[in-house]
Amino acid sequence: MQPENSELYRFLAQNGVGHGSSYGFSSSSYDFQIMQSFSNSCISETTPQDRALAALKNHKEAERRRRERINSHLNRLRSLLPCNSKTDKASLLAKVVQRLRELKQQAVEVTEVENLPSETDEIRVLSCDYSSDGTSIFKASLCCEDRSDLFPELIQVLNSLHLKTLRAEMATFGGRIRNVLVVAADKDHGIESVHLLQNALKSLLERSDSIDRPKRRRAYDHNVMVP
Amino acid sequence: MQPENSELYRFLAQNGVGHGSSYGFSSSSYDFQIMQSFSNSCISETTPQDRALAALKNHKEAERRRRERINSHLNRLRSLLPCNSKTDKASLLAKVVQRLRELKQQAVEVTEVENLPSETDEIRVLSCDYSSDGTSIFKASLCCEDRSDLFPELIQVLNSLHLKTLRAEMATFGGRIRNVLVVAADKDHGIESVHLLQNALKSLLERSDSIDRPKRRRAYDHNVMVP
DNA sequence: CTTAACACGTGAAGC
DNA sequence: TGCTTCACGTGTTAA
Repeated sequence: MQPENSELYRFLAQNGVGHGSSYGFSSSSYDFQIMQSFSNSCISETTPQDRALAALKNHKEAERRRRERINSHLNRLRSLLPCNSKTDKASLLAKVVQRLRELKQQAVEVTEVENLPSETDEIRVLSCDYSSDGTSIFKASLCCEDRSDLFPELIQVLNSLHLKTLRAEMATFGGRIRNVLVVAADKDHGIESVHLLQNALKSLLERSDSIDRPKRRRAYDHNVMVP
Repeated sequence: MQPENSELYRFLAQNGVGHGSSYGFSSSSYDFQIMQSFSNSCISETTPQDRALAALKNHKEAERRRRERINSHLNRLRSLLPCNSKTDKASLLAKVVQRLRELKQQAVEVTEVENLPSETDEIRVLSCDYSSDGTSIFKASLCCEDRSDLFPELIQVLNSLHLKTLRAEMATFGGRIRNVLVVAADKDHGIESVHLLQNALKSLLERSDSIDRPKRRRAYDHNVMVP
């Protein structure tokens, strides 16, 4: 049963224009029928009640349009997030809040990664984006002594982890080298890919240390960033 | 007047428990009063009407909690976006949709910008992020013949536009150079800063062309990306 | 039978 | 005044 409980509607019901038992009526034609009956039962053409009833109808339809507008935006949000169509409004909005916070943090971190080689060895792996199709994008930055065989080994490491290289940067300065890699992980990778990549790069640098390099201060374990 | 229009409430009103004219009552104490009066007017302790009335009260409070949950998330979204607290729900959600689409597009574009110099001259300026405090971040990429005085001139251009350089990359290959710059604009800059930067870089490259370089195919106007 | 989620109509308040 | 937005209570439906 539709609410239809305003004073005006109750007055009409008392004057013979009852709901009856026809539940299948469309809302607009039903309202039209009400207004017609009301006009016929009065003498003057546009009574205050007439205008109030019209206003009530306008109000009702405006409110319906407002609801449709809000819900259409909510559905658009649903399509923009990795979630099915049956997540309820509150959970959907919670996911939107979380996603916006992630992206805002990423925007800061992406610009924070230094491009010049630093004095200390370091490895940074930060998760950069979770697309709605499940693939995730990492940005890895590593800094160490310059050596010619590093880049091929890096490629080998990425291939062994089934990571696709989207972009690679390299910068050398004062005998040091920094590599910045943007890699994409398949959807079957989880958040643990970050740590896998982190450990692979760490062993790569340790290997080069033990072979032909003097020991150097490292900062591996202080630069893991997993947002 | 609060709705309170269910069949149960109307039944109660007919049996002497009217609303009266006390509009300032709190909802919960009012409901409690109703239930007490109803129990007193009946003989048995827990009638079906009793349970129905309790269910109605539970339903009402559950609905209120649901509204609070949704609205709290909407307020969180309000604080995450550059908008005041008086934007209505529909407009707020529209902004959220727009912002999420921007960020999703950015994630693609950031990884799309090539790092190696290309054969054709080109300038790309893409708006990268709008923080909630009003500052915006641009990513500018320019590719041309390698020349030593380009970088100081670039810095000068950025200073003249009151843009703060967050990060700069440079790569040379085969006599060509590519510079990628991440710059931040103050909050008094608008979206037009993108075009200002675009034009400044364009004139910078044209100047170098006219001085000491042969004409070369350009692609300035095909690589402006303003999302 | 409860519980949760939704759409609806309605009164109130701001402009 | 009318128009818009909001919160509320309610009926309904699905798990």
